[in-house]
Amino acid sequence: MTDGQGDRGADGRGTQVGDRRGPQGGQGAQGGGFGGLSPRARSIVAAARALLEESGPAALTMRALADHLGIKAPSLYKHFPDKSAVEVELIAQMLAESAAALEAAETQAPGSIPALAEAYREYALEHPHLYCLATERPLPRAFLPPGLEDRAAAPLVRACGGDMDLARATWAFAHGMVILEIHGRFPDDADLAGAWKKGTRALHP
Amino acid sequence: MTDGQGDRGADGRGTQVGDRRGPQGGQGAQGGGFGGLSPRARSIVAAARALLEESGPAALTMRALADHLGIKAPSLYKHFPDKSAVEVELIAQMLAESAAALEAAETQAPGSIPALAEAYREYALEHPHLYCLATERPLPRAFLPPGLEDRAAAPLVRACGGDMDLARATWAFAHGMVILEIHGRFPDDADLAGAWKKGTRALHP
DNA sequence: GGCATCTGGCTAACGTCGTTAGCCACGACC
DNA sequence: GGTCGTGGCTAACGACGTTAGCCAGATGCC
Repeated sequence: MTDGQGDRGADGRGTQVGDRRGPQGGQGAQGGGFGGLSPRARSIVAAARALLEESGPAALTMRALADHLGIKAPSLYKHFPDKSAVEVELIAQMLAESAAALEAAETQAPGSIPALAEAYREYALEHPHLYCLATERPLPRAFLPPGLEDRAAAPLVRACGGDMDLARATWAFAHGMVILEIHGRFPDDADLAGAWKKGTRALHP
Repeated sequence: MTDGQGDRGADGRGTQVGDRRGPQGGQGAQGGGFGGLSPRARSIVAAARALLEESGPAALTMRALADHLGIKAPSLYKHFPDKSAVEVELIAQMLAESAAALEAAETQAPGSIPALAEAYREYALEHPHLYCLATERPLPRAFLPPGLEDRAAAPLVRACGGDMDLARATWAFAHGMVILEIHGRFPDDADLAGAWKKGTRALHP
């Protein structure tokens, strides 16, 4: 009946090939090793992130973004083909940072699911708007650095001993807990620590 | 740092009291017992639902909605104060229908978590856009029929023997599985039935 | 029957959004 | 010293939610 697969509106458009680094193609002087973005493009992404994290997704408009950079909105299109290309960079940042957080937890307490869960929860709640942006739509996989998605998933998969069913169930549990908490779906007096403990212990006795 | 609590943009505004049934106040002739909406208002909600379910959230605009009803967009505001009031009705429908689905599953297999999980998943995947609408923002509790949220939660709470931590963990798992599947976050070849089984069995041995 | 009022349409318009077209200043390069 | 790419700009378009204000028909009351 429906397509059963989200929106296909802003992101996640189907077939596409080109790079996403502005209509003028190449990267700026000395390009830096950062995903191939020019310094100016990186400053735009930084401003976008600040805007998103401080004021939420509704505040992340092309005009507000340009304002924060002291330029006009159309100038942004010299650096990114459209708004979703900026968002893709934010999503990539979130993926990379959460991967780093999980890897750190893994290093400190190898194989510990509670440690991973705590790291996941902590990162998400520290960056709720970013977490939602990266999470509440199909992943724009075609525009993400190759391997990033796998890297973000790897620590959990390792902690599950390669049991993918268990890893997916655990991820779903953690994501559900986090996203429901971010959206205020639990009662104010709910003992979320208790629910986390119950869930992680049940999944990993 | 951030408000850590979603958007507060369209829905979930804070303090409010009035009814949500259009600027003219009362309900139409013979009002019908349905949430106090006039027949015309109900037809608007029905059209909104069709639009949402068939074409996704981006297609649910006031102009498109009016078009489907053969009227102009501003006329909608004779029946609802704003777009979010229409969405609230859709959210209430989703809550009521998923509650009914869970209650049916409960009747057929009392106390069975797998049966509840299957009913939950099936309902969500049959109405993915509606499920997202009702789920990916703070609940507009002030405008929902009293008791509806509790009714939707009750079957799971009963199946958990009143263990709220367990009920919340199970809900988070189920919601996570569903929402990640809707957004295409699992690999195409992932064995989701396996992940569901793993999760439900772990949480309810 | 006549009149007021309410209901539910309408057009026009506002401000915001993402985005495009087209212009131009500046610096690098040959 | 032209040429050209880079990265700004203004003006504008179409779509969005929403408001103001007008008006036809039905309803209710005398």
